[in-house]
Amino acid sequence: MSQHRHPGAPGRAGAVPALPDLPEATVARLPEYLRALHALADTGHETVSSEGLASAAGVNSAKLRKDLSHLGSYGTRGVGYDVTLLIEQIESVLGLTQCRSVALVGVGNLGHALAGYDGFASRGFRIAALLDADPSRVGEEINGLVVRHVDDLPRVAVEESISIGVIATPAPAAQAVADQLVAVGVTSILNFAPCVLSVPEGVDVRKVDLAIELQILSFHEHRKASLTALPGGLAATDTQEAIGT
Amino acid sequence: MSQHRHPGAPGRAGAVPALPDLPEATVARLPEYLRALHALADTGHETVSSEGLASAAGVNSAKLRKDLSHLGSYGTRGVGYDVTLLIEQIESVLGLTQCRSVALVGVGNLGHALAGYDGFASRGFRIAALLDADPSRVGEEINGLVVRHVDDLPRVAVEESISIGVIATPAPAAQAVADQLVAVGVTSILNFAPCVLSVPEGVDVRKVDLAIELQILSFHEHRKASLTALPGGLAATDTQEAIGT
DNA sequence: TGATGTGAAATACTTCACAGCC
DNA sequence: GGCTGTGAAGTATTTCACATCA
Repeated sequence: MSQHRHPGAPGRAGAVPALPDLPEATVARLPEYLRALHALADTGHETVSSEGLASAAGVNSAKLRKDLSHLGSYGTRGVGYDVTLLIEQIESVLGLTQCRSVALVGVGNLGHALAGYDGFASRGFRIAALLDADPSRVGEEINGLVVRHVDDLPRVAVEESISIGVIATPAPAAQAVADQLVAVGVTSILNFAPCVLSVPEGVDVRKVDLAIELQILSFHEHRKASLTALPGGLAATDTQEAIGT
Repeated sequence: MSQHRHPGAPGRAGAVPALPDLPEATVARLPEYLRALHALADTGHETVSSEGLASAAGVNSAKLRKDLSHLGSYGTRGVGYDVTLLIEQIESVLGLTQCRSVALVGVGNLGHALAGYDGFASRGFRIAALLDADPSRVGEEINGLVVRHVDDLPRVAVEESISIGVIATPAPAAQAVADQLVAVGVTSILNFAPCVLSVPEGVDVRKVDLAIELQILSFHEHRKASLTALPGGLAATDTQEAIGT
């Protein structure tokens, strides 16, 4: 899934938390575990078994245990995991103990929706700035934030100590915006524009493309249709899938 | 990435296109190739090498060739791939030769944005119905479509021959909506609500959770910060990553 | 006893490297 | 000569199955 591979944290034996070198696939699932754990905590659960948490997160329990074992996480044999403790562990590994500031570039249709999405704030992200290249949009107030011109980025980045950039512009503008983000020191970008971004080493880009998701569903739909059309075909044997990343 | 595995199309030797049994990872990349191919076609390219297409799609060329070889696709050695032909092949495999109708449930913040997103129409999907459970939203017109009550789903599904359901409701409502979609025969669901859906076998669910993407970026950001903080640490060696699906 | 943590096996995916064809 | 298609090698991930421990 990813061309990622981080070298293990070198030397310094014994000191500090020591950032375990997690498999990408595990990292991609931790947020889901976290969400499930918060839901459990909200309903008064103090401990949970790997089986219970796994089903709440939509994975199988062996995978969950293996994932958590990478954190060096302590469950209690015969009992399960302490919900509060596990939340703290995962948040610490994901770097969510500090609130991260996000700059959102492009306040069109999708940008508006993202600016108003409360799922960010509730998970420790603060949309700290809205930017757009279109002068007619600059000055507009959305959700208590005033849209600024994208050329203000250098100032904004410093003022708000931006940690993550989100690109919600049309595809043709996306690369230029990415370049601007990189220029002001942003090293993590979430890209909603349907195009490939080229960025220097050390910058992480994740891409979300809504149309791609539909096309993947279309493939399975297409296949199911042709299978059931076959006379001898047994019924489809699919089970739920999720986006892995 | 997926608990998916389809049995190979049985018997019927010799007949029809014969749906090759593609690896999930390949399926997830085909839409990206398709996008890149359309861009190439728009700029007048008639053929493209695996190297050229790969870089336009953000993957390496060996992976691209392997992926295309699964389609049984014909490139020409020494030349490359015929752009138009390859577009047709991929569209046919993904089942995009017919326009698919989408029902979007939940017209809050995100739902509004999705309803207005033109990336769907341009890739062969038609938002055929908008639904919401909130009576105060029913009747509202968005982008030329009137919002209907979610209880109208059975009628709507038949009238518009809905092929894919998109859930953009708050998490607590999502499971009920999924059940309603399944009840009217929808077998492909794209879920934007931050929760796990349980659905019967044969129904495909893909999930997009914007907060999860940010949390994954947060992890890498966190790690980069602690690596550069270490005195002896070599510079980070990341390269771009993308969502796999 | 009952659930975690984990080697080892199985599977999936990626990359290499080159034969084969245009 | 250049580029595709692909076996084989290498990696990553998932799953199994059970030793281990509260």
